[in-house]
Amino acid sequence: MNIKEKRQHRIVDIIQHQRISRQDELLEQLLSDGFSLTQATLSRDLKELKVGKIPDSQHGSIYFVSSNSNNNYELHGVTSIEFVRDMVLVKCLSGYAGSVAASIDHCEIKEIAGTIAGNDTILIILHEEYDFNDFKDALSNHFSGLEYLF
Amino acid sequence: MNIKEKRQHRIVDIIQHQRISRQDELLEQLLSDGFSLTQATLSRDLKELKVGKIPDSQHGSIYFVSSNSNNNYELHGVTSIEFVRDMVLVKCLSGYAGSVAASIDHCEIKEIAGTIAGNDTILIILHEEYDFNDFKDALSNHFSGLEYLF
DNA sequence: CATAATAACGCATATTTTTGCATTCCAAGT
DNA sequence: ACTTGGAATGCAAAAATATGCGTTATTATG
Repeated sequence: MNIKEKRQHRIVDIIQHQRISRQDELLEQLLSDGFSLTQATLSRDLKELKVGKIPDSQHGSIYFVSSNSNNNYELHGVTSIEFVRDMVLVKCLSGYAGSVAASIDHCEIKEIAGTIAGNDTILIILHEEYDFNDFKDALSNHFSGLEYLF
Repeated sequence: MNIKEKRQHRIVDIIQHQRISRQDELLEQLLSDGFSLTQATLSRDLKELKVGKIPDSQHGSIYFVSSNSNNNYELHGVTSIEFVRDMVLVKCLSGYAGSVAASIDHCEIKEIAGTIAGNDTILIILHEEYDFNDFKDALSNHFSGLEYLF
């Protein structure tokens, strides 16, 4: 594990255990942990890690690591993705539709109005106002290995 | 519903349906919707609404409304909360411990190391390094009507 | 009503975070 | 070891957000 990875692990660790409200606080701890970096690098790390910030009534606004922040999960069992009007048809291996749909639902992608899963097919209804490309981007954002399906 | 409430409802609505990355974008929409406000007020609204911001690979960083952002839910079924060393004992109506514990778990409060629920009692183990007051604050933050129990 | 108390807000500024650009680091290939 | 290309970083400046303070609006109270 290289320096950058160690640093980012430590960042996640700190954020998960303390209420940090400014990058400088975090920076201070990292420096005293022996890491050598500036606030600019920290800012970039937080972005890579998809660390978010949310208001907290006691501490101004605090950083947090989303449960599905950095998951470049594979979406196992998908065999094809096809676009039909404002719908998306996802074909899966037999029996996989349910779990795949659950994974997709969990992402709370804005473009999705709803999903219906059968045994091996999922029907995803998109909101009208959206572009398919936004949806594709969002999905690729959450799962890796989908490129060849589009 | 007064002006402020309407405005805040609209803010949540916009954020839930679009990927907004700067307060100015949001402000522009609100203004064209007929609301009259400045960025300063918007900033305060977002804080009140506990609207968070999280990095997005396509759009820099975008606002979101957390599922448990502004829920001043009541925590039904709790009859008392008692602190014992680094533990918290929550007494509930018979049968309520499970659902209350689930609600608490859902908050992902940092001070909580783990919870165990029986039929009418929940045992919450806190991490050593934390102050009870931080825990209380966090809990009051998520649920309303707990004051009289402390 | 008049008045007091509180909440909402704008302005200007401070604080915090992000980013363009130049530089340095590091690994791969020769 | 030398070269090279991309990643990582720092610096300084820009951008975005938060906030202190004074003012205005709103609500409560006598």
